[in-house]
Amino acid sequence: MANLNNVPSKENILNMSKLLKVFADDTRLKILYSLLDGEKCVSQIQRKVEMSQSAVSHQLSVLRSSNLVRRVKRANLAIYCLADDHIKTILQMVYDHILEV
Amino acid sequence: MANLNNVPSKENILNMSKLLKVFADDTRLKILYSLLDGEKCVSQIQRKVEMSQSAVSHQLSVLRSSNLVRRVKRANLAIYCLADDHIKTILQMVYDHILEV
DNA sequence: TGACTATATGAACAATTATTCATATAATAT
DNA sequence: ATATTATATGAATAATTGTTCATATAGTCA
Repeated sequence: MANLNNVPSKENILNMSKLLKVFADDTRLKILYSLLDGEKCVSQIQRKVEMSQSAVSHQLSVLRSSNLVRRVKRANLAIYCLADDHIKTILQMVYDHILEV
Repeated sequence: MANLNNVPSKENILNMSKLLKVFADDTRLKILYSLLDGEKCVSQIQRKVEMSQSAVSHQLSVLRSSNLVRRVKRANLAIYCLADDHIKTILQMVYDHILEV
């Protein structure tokens, strides 16, 4: 774990805010939560989060550019999953925080 | 720690995204970091983050409405500090994450 | 009281962004 | 080959938001 006494460089602050901006959207949060119990194809996600196919696809591409989800293509399906366990932990932390306030 | 298997309600998802939106700005991150080593008045923060007085004040009010910072008035100064230790931890987690990617 | 310092805030503007609509791509099945 | 299903994506629109500018509030000090 990095030492907090070293304030991040301006560049790292920017990278942090970019990553946080990706998390900071309720439709993307819903998508991330829909993947917590395992990988899903786009139409499965779409049904879970109740959004249009296009909106889901756009947001998946945002999540993918930030390495928060990974995509694998099988047949004519695109299967998405969470990129790593870090993401669960971050969701957990934020959830805990809002429950406390 | 809440159980992640319980997907948050729509309302909680919204609250999470609201909180994340507050974190998701580099000037607010700078302000939060400037408070890591202790409370400061507005003009001290202003010098640390190199922004206009008005911008700092506006953003402090955003941070305060989200309970991320607390304000105390002394003489004609407004002294701000981080609201709790949770915030340090969240900054830490996000920092670690971007260093890893 | 009046001048000064510190902070807050409303309005306007610019920039960013999420969604929709229309359409493109690509794999599958008949 | 054609139709069908699944996914992706560009353009446009609407909404949100960060900063600046101007000004207000409020405490301090002479």
